[in-house]
Amino acid sequence: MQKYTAKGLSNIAGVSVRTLHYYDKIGLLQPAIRTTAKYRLYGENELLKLQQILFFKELDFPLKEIQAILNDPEFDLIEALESHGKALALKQKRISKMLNTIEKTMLNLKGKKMITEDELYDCFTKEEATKNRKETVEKYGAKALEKSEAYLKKLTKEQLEALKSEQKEIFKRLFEISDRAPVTQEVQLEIARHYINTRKFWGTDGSSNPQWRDYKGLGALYIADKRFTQIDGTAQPDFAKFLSKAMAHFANSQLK
Amino acid sequence: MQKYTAKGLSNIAGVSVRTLHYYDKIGLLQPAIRTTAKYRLYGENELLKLQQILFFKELDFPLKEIQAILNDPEFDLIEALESHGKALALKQKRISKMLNTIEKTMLNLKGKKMITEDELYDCFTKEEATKNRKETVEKYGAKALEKSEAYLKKLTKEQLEALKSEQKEIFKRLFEISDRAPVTQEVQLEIARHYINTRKFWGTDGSSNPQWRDYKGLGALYIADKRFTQIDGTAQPDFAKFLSKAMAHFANSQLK
DNA sequence: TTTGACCCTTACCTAACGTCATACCATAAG
DNA sequence: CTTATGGTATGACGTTAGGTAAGGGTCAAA
Repeated sequence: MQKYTAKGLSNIAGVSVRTLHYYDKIGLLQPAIRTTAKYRLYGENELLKLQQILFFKELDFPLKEIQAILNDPEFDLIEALESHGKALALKQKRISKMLNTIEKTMLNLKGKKMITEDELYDCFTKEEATKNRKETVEKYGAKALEKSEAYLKKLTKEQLEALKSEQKEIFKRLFEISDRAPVTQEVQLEIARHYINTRKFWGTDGSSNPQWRDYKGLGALYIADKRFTQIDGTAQPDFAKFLSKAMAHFANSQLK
Repeated sequence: MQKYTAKGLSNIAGVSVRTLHYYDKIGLLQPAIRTTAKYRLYGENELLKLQQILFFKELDFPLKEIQAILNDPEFDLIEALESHGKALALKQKRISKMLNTIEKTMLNLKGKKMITEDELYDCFTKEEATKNRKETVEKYGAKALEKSEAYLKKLTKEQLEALKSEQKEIFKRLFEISDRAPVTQEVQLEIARHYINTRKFWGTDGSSNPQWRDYKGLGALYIADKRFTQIDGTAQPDFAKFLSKAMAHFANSQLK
């Protein structure tokens, strides 16, 4: 039977001797035998167990939980993995938020200010903007609008300009064909392009699935803020409505 | 001048009194004055400083670094934020990997095995499969194929079936119109649908941008593995080529 | 027998506080 | 004036997962 000394096992498994001492002390991994000189000797079983320990450690499980998992074979591993996964997902979300804040702060420091509420609606009078928002909220719900605005406010002015110019062409093509049928295939294709284009600016928040609800919300915002749907400098309220409708249609068609 | 007791400040800032004691001890935030009974009294300046501390703490900065930042106004904050952001991004990536492993493990435990290399090509003889792979690699490069295969192997058999059946319709529609023009608008629309549909199964790895190269690689895989482009049970090699071409065209058209 | 590599235990150190334990202070009610 | 209540202070220990010595024993080869 193969026997490993502390150093031997530590070399194979890539952990420090101190770690083995520690695992021994807390009862997570005890050596197969102790020599008369109190040397620790590990066998194949211990190597195997150590590797399992390291697997869970990779997943950031605390040692106590690993102990529970390995000691009790009736332990509900699936549930443990599931809840641990949820915790990790939350952590990821938190980090996303932090990254967002860091970026915002850096841009602030660099003098590239974020878009403010006022600037978002600066092409309207206060009353017009308020009216627009109210209408939008009534039709599409408060959450959709909020999400869209939050999304836009995360952008810098430069990013906003880039977004607008990138989508200007798409909008123009859409505008030209917007009077034909309610939603032709041509329109659908352009909307698909628009969706994909928009996604590039969507913040990643851990969930990778397309957020169709948000996309519909963006359409609502187009109605509320006609600045985005200006064609060659003049507002096109009907086009905004058309666009929003087409976006909603597209989103719905993608929801199976 | 406003003065706050320890509890008062802790209430306003939402931290524990113990935290204030600790910050005092490590010299991060000392009270403005101490009464004869050694009570800590904080002023407005301290409240302000505490709020700055909490801002950086939110971003997971260690207290020592916060101390350095706040003590030395010449501290290169931008760089600090940048490097901290990078560290956070790395953390996020690690978590993504962990989540992936967890998911894989859970599926394994549930008995839904991953797809093996063999199963991926099980509708061909070994020689055919090898020939297909070779051809594909020659035409599209090894990386594209590897990535696509890795992507498919991450799926369970059930997920693969779901993917196939979800896309069957799209494929059928595409097949019907595949003989018309090289790439009509109709085709483009279906490809856009296909792309969006595929994205749902793409693993999230932190980078949220569409991976057009991978998408082209998937097209290459369709040529290599004709199982995916069977229409009503019979292989359609020409269709696979058409589809791959259309996908590449679509991807290229999206790359600005 | 010496040397060098390995082994042991004990104990202090890390970050950012939470949680007692013990004793002191302040204010209002009885 | 005393007491009840509640705020305050310091000090010490616990937490995670080991790192880093310190001081001393063991083993194999030269």
